[in-house]
Amino acid sequence: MTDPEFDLDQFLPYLLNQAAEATSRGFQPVYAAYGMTRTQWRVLANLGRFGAMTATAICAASHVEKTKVSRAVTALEGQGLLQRAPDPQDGRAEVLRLTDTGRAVFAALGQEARQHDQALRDRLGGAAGPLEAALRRLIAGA
Amino acid sequence: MTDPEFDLDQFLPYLLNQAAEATSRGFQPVYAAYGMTRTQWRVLANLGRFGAMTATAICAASHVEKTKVSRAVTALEGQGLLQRAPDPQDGRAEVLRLTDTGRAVFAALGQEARQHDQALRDRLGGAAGPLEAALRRLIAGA
DNA sequence: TCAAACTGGTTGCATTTGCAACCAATATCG
DNA sequence: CGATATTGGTTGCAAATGCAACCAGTTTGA
Repeated sequence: MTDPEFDLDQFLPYLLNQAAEATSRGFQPVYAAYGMTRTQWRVLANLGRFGAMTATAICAASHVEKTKVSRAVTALEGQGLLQRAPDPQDGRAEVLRLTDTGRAVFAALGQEARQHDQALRDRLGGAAGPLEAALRRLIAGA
Repeated sequence: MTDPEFDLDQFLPYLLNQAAEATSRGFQPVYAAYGMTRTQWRVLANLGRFGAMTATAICAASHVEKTKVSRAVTALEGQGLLQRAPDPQDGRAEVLRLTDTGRAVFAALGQEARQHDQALRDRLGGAAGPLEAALRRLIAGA
């Protein structure tokens, strides 16, 4: 007996991508209004939440490639949203920190992000919790 | 009272992206071994499942941009995995169809995809069903 | 029947990405 | 110590993407 045909529409990675695309796209205009790309927004969000940290720390925390972070940092610095300072502990590393402007932008975007997120959760009703748990398991298990 | 700080780590679009990345990346080497990109694999999968169809139909079915599909089709044709034929109904459209080679590749990849998917579902246990349902809701509601 | 609006598909160009190679500073270890 | 491997971070280059402009057929409607 032959296996049933493969159906892309039941392939979890595909569904995850679709859902990620669909939900992310809705928020894009928000950070795009600040001239930011998705990666930049993520870096900003990490710095906003964790305060001063090094680029590698951001990589580790957000699972983003070094090079992406590097370029995002350059861009954010150019926009005056963050500052670099030499790391006293390690001559190679730089400590990144949001400027006042950066913090203000983070506050504004964070606010909108929370609303966006809440809207999604409302749409999901009780399914939001289990969804989150499942996602975390997939992320961890990778 | 001030709102609690925004935590990227509880932002659904972010979690969805992470999970999508994590699960997709695991499968990438498989189609990469055939010299394919993700979009190419998706187009192949659609044609494999639905048989002959037009490029716009693929766009509609898989929520992929025209231009991405267009280029993927060119590439797949170059690799001898699909053929184009004029659409008798509409002079502008082309009917796409997998070649024998294309079908063979689809069979092989589909096989591996199913295994990959099964591994993910095993890891999720009972959470797989609800996850899928939630994802579909997010995709539809977008 | 013929111009205007529309649709299937491709192309150009500027941006974003991934990967590997690359500096410079730090650890490691004989 | 000094050579070697590691690690923080950047850069170059070759794809992959998004968007808008673009052809060529098709529909609409006066």
